[in-house]
Amino acid sequence: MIGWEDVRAEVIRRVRDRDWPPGATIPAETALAAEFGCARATVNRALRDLAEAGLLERRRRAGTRVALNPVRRATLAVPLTRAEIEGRGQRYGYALISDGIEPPPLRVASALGLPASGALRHVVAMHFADGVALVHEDRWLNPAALEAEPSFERISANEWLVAHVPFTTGEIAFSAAAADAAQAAALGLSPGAPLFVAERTTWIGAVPITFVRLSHAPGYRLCTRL
Amino acid sequence: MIGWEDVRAEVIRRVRDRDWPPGATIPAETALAAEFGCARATVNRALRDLAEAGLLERRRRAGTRVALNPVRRATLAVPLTRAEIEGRGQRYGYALISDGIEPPPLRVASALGLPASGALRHVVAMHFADGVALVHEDRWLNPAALEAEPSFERISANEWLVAHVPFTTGEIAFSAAAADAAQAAALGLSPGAPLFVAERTTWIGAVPITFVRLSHAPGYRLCTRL
DNA sequence: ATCGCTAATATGTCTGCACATAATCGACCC
DNA sequence: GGGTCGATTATGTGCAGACATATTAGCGAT
Repeated sequence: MIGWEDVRAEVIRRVRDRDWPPGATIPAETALAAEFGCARATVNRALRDLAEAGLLERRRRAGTRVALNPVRRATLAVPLTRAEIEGRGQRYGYALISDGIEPPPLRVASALGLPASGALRHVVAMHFADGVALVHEDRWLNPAALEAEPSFERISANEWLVAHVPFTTGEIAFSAAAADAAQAAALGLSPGAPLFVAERTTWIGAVPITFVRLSHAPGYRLCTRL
Repeated sequence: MIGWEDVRAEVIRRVRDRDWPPGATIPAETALAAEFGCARATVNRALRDLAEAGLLERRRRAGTRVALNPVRRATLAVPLTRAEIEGRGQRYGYALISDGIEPPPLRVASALGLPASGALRHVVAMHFADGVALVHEDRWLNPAALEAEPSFERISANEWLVAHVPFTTGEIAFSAAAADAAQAAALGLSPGAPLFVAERTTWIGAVPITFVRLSHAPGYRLCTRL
C-alpha cells in the first residue's frame, strides 16, 4: 500500500535530484495519483505537508511548483524556563525582585497596543539553575485582562499564566543586548556583558495580556531543527 | 456546512473557556463528529492540526487530551540575508574577506561530524545594508560534498547554496556573544559589543555540507509569530 | 500479586466520490 | 491593442466506509 509518507519521500527525492528543478510546475494531483496508484487524497496529503514545510508552493488552478527560494521554516519549541532547566537535570530556582503597579514605558505600551497613560503591573524576577543566575525576567501585565491578582512570590508569572490562561497568541522577537547595571548585578556579570534577549508579547484574542523580556546569561543557546 | 476550521475554532474555544481543562480527555472523534454533524475525517483534520500546534496530545486507543504544558511552537522563517535586507527596501552589499582551505577548529569539525584532521574551505564575508555593515559571516564548507568549487567573490555562499543544493536538513542555534577584535573591526563596533549569533549546520541526507556562524550587529531582531 | 495473552477501542490512514473555490486562459467585443 | 467576462482546471475540502495499528483494560493462568 502506498502511503502519503511514501509519496512525500518520492517527491522530496525528485526535487533533490532535480527531476523537478526549482520553479518548475510539477504534475497535478490526479496525474501523480495515477502514477503512484493511490487516491488523490493521499497525494494531496503529501503535497500539502511539503507546502507547509516550504518546499512547494501551491495555488488553485495554477498548480504546484517547486519553491524557488526554499525559505526553511524552523519550528522552535518555546518552553517554560522552569521546564527547560529541570529538563537538563538541574535544580530550578526562582526569586521575585520587585512587583508593583506603574505606568509602562512607551515601548511596552505600544507593543501591547495600550495607552501609555494607563497603569500596568510590573514584575521583575530571576530564574536560577543549580543556584546560578541564568535568566532575568522583566514583565508587564495587563491587570484588566486577568481574572485574579496572583502573587508571584513563589511561582513565576509565566508558570501562573500557562496554567490559567491557555491558548494565547503572540509574537516573539530575539536579539542581543548589553547587560545594564541592574541586570549585571542580578546575573553576577559585569555591565555590558552580551545577553540573549527574548521579548514576548501575548494576547488572548485581541486583548493584550503581557509583555515580557527574558534576558539570558552568556552561554545560553536556543536550538532548533530545520 | 461545518468545515474543519469551524471544528478547530470550537475546540479552541472549549479549551480556552475551560470546558475542557488542561489534562482532560476530550470526547472521541466519532462523538464530536456526531455532535457537530460532520464526518469523522473533518474532526480528525481539526484535532490533528491542533495536536501539531501543541494544544492537544493524541495517542491511539488512549484518546485526545488537552496538553498540560502547552509548549507553543513558533515557526520562524529563516531567510537569506540578502532577501531580508532587500525586503526592508535597503540596498544589499556583500564583500568577501577571506577564502581558503584550512583544517577546521574542533568545534566546527564536531558540529559537522567530520574528523578535525581533514581540510575544509573557510570563507569569511560581510553583508551590508545601505552601506552599513550588518552581518559578519564565518563559514566552513565540506568540499567533498559540493559538485563545483564556486567563487564567492561576488555572491555569498548562502545564495549559491540555496540555488544549487536544495532541500537540506539542519540545525540552528541562536545565542549572544561579545564581538571579538576582528568582528568589531569588520562591523565598525568596539570589541565586546553584543552580537546576535546564528549558527547553522546543514546536511544533505547524512552528508555534512556547511557550518556557518552569522554574527549580527546590535539592533538586529529575529521576529516570529506564535 | 504478577505475568502474559486477548479483546476492545481510539486514532491513523486510504479510497472513491462529490462539490466548492480561485485563478488562469482565451474568446469576444470595442 | 486592450479590456471584459465566462469556461476551464487544479487545488481545497467534504463525506461515508473500510481497514490498519497502537495501546490499554481486563481476564486468566501461574
